[in-house]
Amino acid sequence: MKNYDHKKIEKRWQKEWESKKIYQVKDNVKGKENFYTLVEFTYPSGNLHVGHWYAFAVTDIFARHKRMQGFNVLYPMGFDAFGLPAENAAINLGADPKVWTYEQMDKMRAQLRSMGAMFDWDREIVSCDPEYYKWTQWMFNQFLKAGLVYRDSTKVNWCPKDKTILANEQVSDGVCDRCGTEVEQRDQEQWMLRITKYADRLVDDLEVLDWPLEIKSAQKNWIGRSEGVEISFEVQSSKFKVDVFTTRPDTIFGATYLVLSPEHELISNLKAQISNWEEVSKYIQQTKKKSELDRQQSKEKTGVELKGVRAINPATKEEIPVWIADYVLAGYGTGAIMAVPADDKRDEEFALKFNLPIVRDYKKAGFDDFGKKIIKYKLRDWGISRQRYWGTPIPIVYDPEGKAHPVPDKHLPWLLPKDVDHKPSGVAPLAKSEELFKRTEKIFGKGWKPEVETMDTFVDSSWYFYRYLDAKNKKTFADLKRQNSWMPIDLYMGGAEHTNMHLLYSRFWVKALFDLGLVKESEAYKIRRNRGLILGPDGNKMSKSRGNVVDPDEIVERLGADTVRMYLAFMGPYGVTVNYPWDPNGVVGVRRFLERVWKVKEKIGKGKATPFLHKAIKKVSEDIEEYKFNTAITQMMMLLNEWDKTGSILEDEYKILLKLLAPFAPHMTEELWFELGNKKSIHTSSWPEYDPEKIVEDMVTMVVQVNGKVRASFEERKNREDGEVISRAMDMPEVKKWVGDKPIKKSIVVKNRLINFVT
RNA sequence: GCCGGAGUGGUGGAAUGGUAUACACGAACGACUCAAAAUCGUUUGCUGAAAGGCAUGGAGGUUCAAAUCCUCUCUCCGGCACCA
Repeated sequence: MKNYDHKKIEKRWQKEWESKKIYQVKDNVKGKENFYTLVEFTYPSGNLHVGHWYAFAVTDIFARHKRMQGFNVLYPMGFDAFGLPAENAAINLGADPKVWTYEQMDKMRAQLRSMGAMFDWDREIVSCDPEYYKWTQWMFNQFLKAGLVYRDSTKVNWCPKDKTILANEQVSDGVCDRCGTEVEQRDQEQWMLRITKYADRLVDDLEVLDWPLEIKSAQKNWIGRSEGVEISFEVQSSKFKVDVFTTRPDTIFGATYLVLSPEHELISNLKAQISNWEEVSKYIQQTKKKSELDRQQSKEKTGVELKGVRAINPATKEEIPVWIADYVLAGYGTGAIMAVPADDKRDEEFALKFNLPIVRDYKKAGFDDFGKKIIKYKLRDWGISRQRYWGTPIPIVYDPEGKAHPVPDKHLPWLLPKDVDHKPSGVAPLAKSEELFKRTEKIFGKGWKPEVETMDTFVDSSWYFYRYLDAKNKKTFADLKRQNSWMPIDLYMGGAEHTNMHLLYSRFWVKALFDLGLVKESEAYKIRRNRGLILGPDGNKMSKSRGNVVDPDEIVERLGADTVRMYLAFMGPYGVTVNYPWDPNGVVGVRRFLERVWKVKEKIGKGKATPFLHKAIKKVSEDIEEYKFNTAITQMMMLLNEWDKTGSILEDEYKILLKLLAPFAPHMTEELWFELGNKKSIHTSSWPEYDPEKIVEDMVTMVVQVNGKVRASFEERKNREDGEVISRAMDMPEVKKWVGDKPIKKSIVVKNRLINFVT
């Protein structure tokens, strides 16, 4: 018998599957129900790491299992190909972002094929392909018509030396990663999407989804719907008022001061009245250097009193001081709070530090005695503009008066120009494209100018799952018939890092499409499960700087794709946000198991049936359904351990093991399957069923406890009367010894499991 | 800081109110071998001569019974709106 040579086997079957197109998915197959399994498409970093394997190859186990269960399963793959790294490659290496990205994708396609996953490559999508972003732009136009798009300013990181906007990732400790210059917060006009219009639906529609509670809570908290009251505080000797938002209007009698965000408009309005203006403006300047995150994170509270400004507490009619502090954010509520130091921890801290009055016993007010009820959200509208090159161009042009117009659909895709200098120069890269400006004038007339912003890549990933259904359609983003065949997605498996932003943005996007009648569902993902990360062998996040990166290509070469897939599935339960370290020794154990499966084939003969087999089928099937691939594998290992004890095994039982193993180790099982004389792929065979009668046991082990401690056990027929098992247990010498002379106060019987005597 | 999650043997984990440590890794010893690797076998939570006692990050609680439920607390991980 030949040895298990993974290299030969894997390459051969990958070729064979591809030429036979066994993973090509039809939209409808008679007698089969469709099942859409989705994983987040990948950024083409050019190097497939263990994390990609964990995301795609382990989910492939589930998809293959569904397929063997008789579903018509779609499990597509594509590339989220716009984004910052290509632009950095352009700046640092002088590369063309497009050429660079397509090279990375070629490398990754080859690596992805080595997984042996059932991806249908005919449906591949690439978000930077004009045929894809044409529809991203088209949807933007639809949203514009529907009034979901507007222009507003938001804060961005600005490097005054490089004269460029920095991503949060490019800023560390408040300085620019490239040049070390202190980063400022600057206002930037941009195109916004009204996601806040959907805030209530985004919260309420969570109810019916089969999503883990923790994802629902995280989203609810991110949206942050809270019912409160807006209360006006008059400012002493001025015509101005300060509106504060509070969820605790009942505590207003205890409000002893107000705090405004340093950006609050009242500050400049009251400039003449503020006696310590120099101090105040210095504090405002300092705030500009801090990001929002920094402002919330800082443990030490800072702030400055607006001297000469006093407000009136409408409940107590008393004069109270007004402060500014950076922990109050301009973007939430009204950008001003009433402080109740007796009731709120943060307010108390602030009051103690700055010696502000604290009123301990105060009268409770009614909820809306002093203001009107109002609902506020933490969620902010979505700014999609980026002053970058490598993204979907925003299809907007400006007439000679400067008024914005959408690029008509017939001119889509509104192409990304090529004649761009990528060095940062203070303006958006597209502003330097002669081609883009000429094109605009040619189509729209003299004096017309193009928008030079591109879109946030979260836009591209908000609708990609529709394009898989109809990747080549030139008339629409996805034909409705095809949508009907597949949507909504049955399972969306993804990273926990996408819980708040990607999931929320795409939910919003789908709802907006739904309202426009373009899709038939208002929620795209029926089931969502998050997965954790694979850590380096040292238990830390894999990173080049730590030197703990595990290279999957090397392990696939040495031990095979089947081993890598299976080891990743064996590490722990899937679909929960737990991180597992890669153990270079552990992976060997799985390889050993596969070799034992390979060798045990020799024992096929006239053996006896294995009683454990049906239990194993049941457990493997149930565990896969719950994404517990680790315990499913354990069952197969236990079955093999059973077989080790017997001289020969039955061919039919061996075939069942191969089928159970097929989703995990698709190449090896296919090889063995054909060796047994089968003519059709194991992956087109059907999932084994267990015989319920064969898993019924008539004997059980009863555990005997005395005062909760295990003292004895005995074998007993199933379902005996409580009285019978109690008397049998009481006669046991161990029980007599531990009970002693004490009377038994209570005897508890857990059917077929345990007896506990309490003395 | 805020939101979400996780802590069980030397290691990954199993057990979701009822025998804590299944399955695997590692380690030790043995078989095979000139030898090594591979393979196979035995042992392996801690403590104790044994009987037994102790052990699921820590402290308390509920219960006949807690890794599992409750309260507080510590540590680590993910997210915090321009990384994807």
